[in-house]
Amino acid sequence: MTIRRLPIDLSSKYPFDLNKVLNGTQDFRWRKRDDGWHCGVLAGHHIHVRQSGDVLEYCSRSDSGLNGLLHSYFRLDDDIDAIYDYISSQCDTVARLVEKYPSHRILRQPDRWECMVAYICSANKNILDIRRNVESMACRIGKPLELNGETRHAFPTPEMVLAAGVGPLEELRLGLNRHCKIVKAAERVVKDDLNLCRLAKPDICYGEAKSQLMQKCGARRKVANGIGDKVANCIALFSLEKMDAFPVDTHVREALKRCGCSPPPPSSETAIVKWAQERFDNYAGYANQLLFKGAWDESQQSRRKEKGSNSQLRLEGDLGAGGFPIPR
DNA sequence: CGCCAGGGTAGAC
DNA sequence: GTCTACCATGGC
Repeated sequence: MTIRRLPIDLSSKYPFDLNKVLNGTQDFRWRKRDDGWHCGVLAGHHIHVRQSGDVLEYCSRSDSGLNGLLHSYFRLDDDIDAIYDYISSQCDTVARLVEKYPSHRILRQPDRWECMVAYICSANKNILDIRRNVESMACRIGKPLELNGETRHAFPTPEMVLAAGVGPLEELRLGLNRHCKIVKAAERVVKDDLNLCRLAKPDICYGEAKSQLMQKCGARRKVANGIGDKVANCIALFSLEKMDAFPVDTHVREALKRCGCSPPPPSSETAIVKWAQERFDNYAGYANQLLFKGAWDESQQSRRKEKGSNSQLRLEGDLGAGGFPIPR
């Protein structure tokens, strides 16, 4: 398989670092192998990527190069210097986090439907569980994609999910009635009740995208749609191009509590988002991900302490080849 | 067996 | 609109 090359600019104060970017907390489908290659599935392409200095090397079965897709995915079009300098100037805590995680990035996920489903799954789960859930859905319903002797699966389209019905999803034990919520979401998308592509357009603002995502369909629905404030913000930030989105979860709350510059707790989700958007403007999402990353790392650290030194949670370096979730 | 997980929801003000 | 209590399910 030919290896293709995508040159990247490393002249920034905040240089791109693939190992840091694919840390597995935004897009749940990357696995790092011991030989340094990252294996993932991106918009229906099984891809292997690694970084060699100022070049991204990758291979896939696609005839056309995927330079454009990867460029967009890694948001190489963002002016990261301007963004990080700006949010650093707005908050000391964020400034420290920028220093600590200069290579942190937000990914522009091309499969908006997959992103939505992944975050519907995410409620009340840890990241390992979410990875398992998404992978098992792909294995069960998605199309197999072979590359260099490895097989992964494309994430199933909403049409495929509907065709399969609730049965297969139920067997996957996604928990908390998720199978119903996912089928419900698939119906909304297929009926064009929810048009993710349109929501991603620049003339749709954060607030409108969020409220449409959270919109309940039909008066007396049997199943709630499973998209609340936090999940809607994640979808908006990671795949709908709303860089001012600000997902508020337990980790971000904790980070803001200790930050000192946030509104005094308890604060409502809307109050926090408003505060963040006033402070960080269109880059609230970047500040958010740094706050999340910092607090999440700390929580993992303290957990590691409690359990002793040999934790099996190796998400920092990501899961190795043996760490593939075993879908049932 | 107990604990925890990047919350969602209905119901009350 | 804001806050509260309750809710649920797997995995380790």
